[in-house]
Amino acid sequence: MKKVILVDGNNLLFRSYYATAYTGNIMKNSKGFPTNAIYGFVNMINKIIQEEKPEYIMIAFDKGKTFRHDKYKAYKDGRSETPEELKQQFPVAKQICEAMGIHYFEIDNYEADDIIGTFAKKVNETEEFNATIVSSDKDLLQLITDEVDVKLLKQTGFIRMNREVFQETYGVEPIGMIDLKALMGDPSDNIPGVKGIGEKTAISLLSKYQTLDNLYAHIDEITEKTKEKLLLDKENAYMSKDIATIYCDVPINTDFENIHYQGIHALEYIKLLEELEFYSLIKKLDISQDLLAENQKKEVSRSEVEVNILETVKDFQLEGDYALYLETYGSNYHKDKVYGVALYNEKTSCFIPMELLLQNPTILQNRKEMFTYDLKKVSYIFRKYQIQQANCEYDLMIAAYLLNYNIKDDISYLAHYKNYAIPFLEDIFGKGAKTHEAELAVVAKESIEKARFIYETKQTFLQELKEEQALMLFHNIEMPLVEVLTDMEFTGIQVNRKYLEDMGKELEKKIAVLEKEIYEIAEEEFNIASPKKLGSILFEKLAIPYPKKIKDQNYSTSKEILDKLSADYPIIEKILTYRMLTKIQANYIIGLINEIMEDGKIHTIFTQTLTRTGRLSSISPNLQNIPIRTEEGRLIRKAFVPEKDSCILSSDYSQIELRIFASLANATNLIDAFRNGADIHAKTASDIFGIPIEQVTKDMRRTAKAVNFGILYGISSYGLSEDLGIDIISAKSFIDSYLDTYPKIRDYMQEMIESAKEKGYVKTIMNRKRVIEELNNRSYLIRQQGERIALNTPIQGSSADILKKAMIEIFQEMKEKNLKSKMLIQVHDELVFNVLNSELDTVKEIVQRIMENTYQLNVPLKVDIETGSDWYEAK
DNA sequence: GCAATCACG
DNA sequence: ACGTACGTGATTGCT
Repeated sequence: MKKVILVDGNNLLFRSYYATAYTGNIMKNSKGFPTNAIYGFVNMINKIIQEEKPEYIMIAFDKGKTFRHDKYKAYKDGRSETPEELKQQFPVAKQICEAMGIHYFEIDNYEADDIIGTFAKKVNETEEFNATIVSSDKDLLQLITDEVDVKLLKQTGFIRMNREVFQETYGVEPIGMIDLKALMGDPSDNIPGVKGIGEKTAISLLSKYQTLDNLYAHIDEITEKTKEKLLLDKENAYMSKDIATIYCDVPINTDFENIHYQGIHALEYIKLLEELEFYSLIKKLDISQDLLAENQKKEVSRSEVEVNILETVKDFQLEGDYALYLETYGSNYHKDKVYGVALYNEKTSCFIPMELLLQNPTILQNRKEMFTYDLKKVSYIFRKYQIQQANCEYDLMIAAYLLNYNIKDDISYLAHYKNYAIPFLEDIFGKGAKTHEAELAVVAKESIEKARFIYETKQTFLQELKEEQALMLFHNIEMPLVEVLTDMEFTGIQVNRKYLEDMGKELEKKIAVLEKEIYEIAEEEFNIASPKKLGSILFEKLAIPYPKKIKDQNYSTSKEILDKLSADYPIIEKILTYRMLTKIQANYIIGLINEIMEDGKIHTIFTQTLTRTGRLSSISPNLQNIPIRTEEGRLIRKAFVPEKDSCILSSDYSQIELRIFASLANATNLIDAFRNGADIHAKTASDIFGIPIEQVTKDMRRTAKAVNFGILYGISSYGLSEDLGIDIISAKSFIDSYLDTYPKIRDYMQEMIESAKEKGYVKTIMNRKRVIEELNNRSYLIRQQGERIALNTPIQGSSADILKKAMIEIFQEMKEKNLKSKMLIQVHDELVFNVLNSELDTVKEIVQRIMENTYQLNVPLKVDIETGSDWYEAK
């Protein structure tokens, strides 16, 4: 038997569209053309081919008003209009079908169902074929026969409906579905049926009389009321039957040889995928790289780069500004192997292998300006290997980051946006467990291509930055910050390994004890770290009452839940302690020890182009989340120690986000409080509770503090109630009272949201922009999230702007004054330094002065400075 | 490779 | 009636 697949193309496209469109965030390519439905469509077709391995396949589409409309004006009335963004995707989907080597059919006045029915009929008439229909539409089930089944798509997966399964499910023959609909109607197609007869009655009637005709033939045997209904709506019943019947004689060539599947037309297919920017799908294709390369070359009509791998620097020429791209092998450039650098400008197109560069470390000295992608990486490596670096004031990675591109380490993604076909890193080096080294010749070529991309697009990106009024941010903040971060990463922070190891041993003992105690109470040994197992032990075996609604059949064992129970159940308290200690052990003892390099220091990497708000992040390891909130965790900080004759200095902004908020909102009441140096949470408590500040209790202050934080995040009464462990009504009243007390805050929040909705983005005080797509979402919840983002981003982002500016100025002044002290770590509102004892007063003064004065708000900025013999003591 | 958990501001 | 605070990174278990 030969397998034929009949696909309901309309159905697949609708499904794919609505599968993602409900988020309101419709996937588009860089030209703004919507692609979400096509993406799902292509994936589904691929999956079908993979699962069914068909010899014959076709895809059917609706076309025009159907003949059913002629028979029944109100057919499909009440359906909402097909969204424009979906309509546009149909023609492209059809092109894709052809490119995939799949014949598609659309016949004026017929629906996809009818075309599929016509093919199904043909299958029934032959001996050598059987067919599978693919759709999520149950209407098609009427076509099921011994030779035809339906792959009924569900939200995840599918059900294969054949005659047997159908009968079990519905109790009638598949063909009986039509008569069923004739009686009960179908609201989705606006088919009336017989008024007053629903599913139950319809099924019972048909199980007795099988068909509509037979039913009316025996109409007198039926109970009075039902009979009345049937007679009254007889015409409607037959009309309904008529339009519910899939028409199986569409004038169409059903010769199966026309739909013989012979595989994709690769070039055509890739070309379409490129237009759609489905790069992930291109990568998945199992076709030769040559073909791919040839196609890409043609597509961008860009000449091959000249590849000149230098073997000697004799006669090395490099005139004028140039782009430099440095390739490494691995994901941590502090340790990675370096292949070398590619250089590109109008006159140069070459690659200098690392060995050659090491032998001639001054070769780039006294050259003109260079342009880069990831300047920090270049600077770090040049400094590590003592290679002279030319001046650089343009880094593409940073430029693109400020322009709201999704920046990855791999420049190729960005290049593809701009129609430069550069192979992806994972295609060169593999990914996951399969990473492997690449040949120098391959690396040299792709590196030069990247350098060319940097060089040729510089003006475009600068122009874009100019249009966004982000040149100041680019030139005066982000670019100068690169040098500061390079220096911090390079300096690293001294770590006391012995201390960590000893602490680890202590923890191990405590953990072992707890483990034993937990097993005893549970009367069973199990993996405490497995939330699933833990949930079943706690809430099933031990029958501890679960304090919340159960979500997706899983018990959450989060801290939030367990905290509510810890007072009543010793095992819960032990589990919480166990969790805390194992976390410290895994993340901060083992994790940090693994990151100590040969020099006894930890060198983190600060990612400058990652966050949506402008903050930095820290990886390998993350030094921005070293414990502080619990004493057990905080002890980790004792392992971060100063160098010889030095101490650790920590300086942090006090309430910087709240100050920024007060300043942006021009909330006079709050601003005054800050100016007077008041305890801001106590002051807030006094205001919202309407009592003198002396009468504010600890609890009131705690409440006010939570409200202050909540405001920064775009508060909700539910969120606040969860945070404070109070009911939603009281939480709401706190918020109302806060906003009544500070009406300027309320106004500001409203204006902010309004402006964000109108413009589609928000900006920080230094013009850092964040586009917020969530604001136009059709889902209320996601729009609300967008509003919170709109409120929070200018605050978090402006705070990041200010600290970045301060970092640059501190760095420069310390350099000017030839100080040996070093900035080590930035933690969003805090800077950590290694300060020579002899320089302590000087550094303290510089840091405090600059941090407090680098940016003028309507409120003073206050900085607290502490020093100590380690990071723990500098608190 | 993703979800759950929890560390930080 | 719904589900619910902003921004991150690392580890672990599990499909």
